[in-house]
Amino acid sequence: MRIEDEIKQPIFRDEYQKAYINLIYTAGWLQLRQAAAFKPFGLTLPQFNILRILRGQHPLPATVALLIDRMLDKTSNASRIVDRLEEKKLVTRTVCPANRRAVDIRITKTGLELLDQIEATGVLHLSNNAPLNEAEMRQLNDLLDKMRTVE
Amino acid sequence: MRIEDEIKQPIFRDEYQKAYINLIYTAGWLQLRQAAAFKPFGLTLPQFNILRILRGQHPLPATVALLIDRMLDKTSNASRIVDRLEEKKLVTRTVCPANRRAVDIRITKTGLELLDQIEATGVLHLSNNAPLNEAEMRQLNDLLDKMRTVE
DNA sequence: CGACATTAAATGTACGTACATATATTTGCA
DNA sequence: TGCAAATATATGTACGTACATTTAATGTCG
Repeated sequence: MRIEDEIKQPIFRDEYQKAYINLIYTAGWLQLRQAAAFKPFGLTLPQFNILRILRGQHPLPATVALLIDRMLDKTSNASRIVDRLEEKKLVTRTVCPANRRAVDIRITKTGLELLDQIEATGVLHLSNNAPLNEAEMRQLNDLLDKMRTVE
Repeated sequence: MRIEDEIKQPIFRDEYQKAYINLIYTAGWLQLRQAAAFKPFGLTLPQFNILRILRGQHPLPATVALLIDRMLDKTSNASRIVDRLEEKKLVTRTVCPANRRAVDIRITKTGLELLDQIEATGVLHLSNNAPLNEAEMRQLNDLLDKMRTVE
């Protein structure tokens, strides 16, 4: 469905405004679908992403600073997302012995198993029924990268 | 800057995953820029958008249902966003006489002036220094529309 | 060594989002 | 008419985001 019909606004000021709205709308649409997929497992999208970063480090620990560095959203509050993962016993937090200001965060066995379980459902393989082909996706990536080249 | 460098992840599983992350990242990037532009005026992005919808209706009122219908994010809580606009005297709320379940929301003179003031700064004319040309923006719109054609 | 800046994380606050539930009014229909 | 269903909005709760401030540990340099 075209963006005009999705948001019931037949006329845009210009193609830029339309692209802008289309981009925000499509990103929200994708995130809503992803969030719905994780909900049965009791995870939010940022919680899932942090778990994956931790698995990438495993068996080494990560610090909060490392998580922020790897996250898409730099301003999100990694501390509090880790709080929730800790409550669910999916990660552990221990003071880093080498630098007692820092905190070593590690994914637990339960956390690893949860990731396996989620991935076993094939939820993440959206690309299997992706409506864009390779060339189109490459084109989209180029356009998006270019869109951020301002100032 | 390419998305690989923005988020310090050199390798993606496939072009789809890359496009997905690029899309989310770019949308967030755009929204952060927009939000920063409204902050000096004490408005958030959804507050600004609702004010614009109300101006579009003016001098007729809008109901909460109409606002939700026109908003990008259907699940956001228009009631509470209107609360904040009302506190700032930018809108008024009166019970709709024709249907006492509904609420007539109207932009005030102060609200209209604030919109004028914001638009006078040229903040919204991003298209003037947009890095994509007409054809590229049309292409982007087509790709985004197509991306949402699943199921 | 000791004061001061820097760094790492946590906490506070305002707001928005997602979704469930509540309250009030109106509609439809037996 | 009267009562259940539908409609319009508001409220509650959990979570995330954006940004400022706090707390604790470490570095640095006179």
